[in-house]
Amino acid sequence: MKKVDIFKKLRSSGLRPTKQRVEIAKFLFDRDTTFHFTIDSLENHLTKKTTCKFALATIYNTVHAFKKAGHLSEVDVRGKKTYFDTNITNHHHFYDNETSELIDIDASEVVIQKIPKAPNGKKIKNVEVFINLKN
Amino acid sequence: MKKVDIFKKLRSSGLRPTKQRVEIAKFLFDRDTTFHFTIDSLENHLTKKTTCKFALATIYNTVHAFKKAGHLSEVDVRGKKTYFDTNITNHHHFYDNETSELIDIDASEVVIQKIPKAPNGKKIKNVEVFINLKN
DNA sequence: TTTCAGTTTATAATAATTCTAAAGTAAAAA
DNA sequence: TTTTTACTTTAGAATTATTATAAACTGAAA
Repeated sequence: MKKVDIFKKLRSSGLRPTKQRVEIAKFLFDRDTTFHFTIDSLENHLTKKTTCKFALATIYNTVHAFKKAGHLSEVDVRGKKTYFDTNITNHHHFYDNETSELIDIDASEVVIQKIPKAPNGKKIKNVEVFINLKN
Repeated sequence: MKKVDIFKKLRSSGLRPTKQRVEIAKFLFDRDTTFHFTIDSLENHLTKKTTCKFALATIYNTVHAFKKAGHLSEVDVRGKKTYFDTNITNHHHFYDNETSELIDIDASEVVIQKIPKAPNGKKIKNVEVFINLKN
């Protein structure tokens, strides 16, 4: 992924490329593998590894703008914090309870043979498989 | 389910049968079908439909004791509130985003044909299938 | 450059949950 | 029984994650 993509992500999210936003976008999208994070872990990284200041609200706003634009997805994890994922394709997750870590599972690695049909007038939007891990 | 079971649930959770706890246990376990709730929805019911007073902390404490004893399970749902389920068997869920409602899916209704193996030294604890619904 | 819409920031507000310490109550001991 | 002891409830404070606010700031267009 090249740096120029970062500005594309920002623009397509309706965000001007400010110092803060560029740092956030760089950290989230300028990488090869997908990445899972919470606002908290993201803030930790940003304050430690960059020179500029970040208000929490800026991080929340930027992450939500990326999510709204479809550049990030949200993962359901038990607990208080919200997890985000740079992998926006349809996929599944391992969750390691010991380390609170999420690991992506490619959609092709899970095959579901039988599934109930949606109740009454509803339709199935998507199916998420969540595999809890233990030691 | 008979009333006597309620006291067994309380005892096996290490809880003395106080007024409040009996009301909570009665509401949660004295029913035929499984039941999904949040602390909030449970409190609403209790204050409306019973005569005794409930401190929020009591509801939290009691529900957590039941969960710890294995009489309730917790369901991962996106959002701030924690959902609990009186169905403690291994099963899955529909989630209706419009109504924020959970619907149980019996384990037998979902058949998974292929699943990745757990990473490194980890083992699979359980597999949860979560089906998001739309209109 | 000036202007202006969009940004960042610190702080306050909100919401769910947990903690605390005092007052109350169930059950064991006498 | 009564007394005692250990467990409970309660109101309110504390905590944690998140969202809202309003003033100061800044990037980009005129």
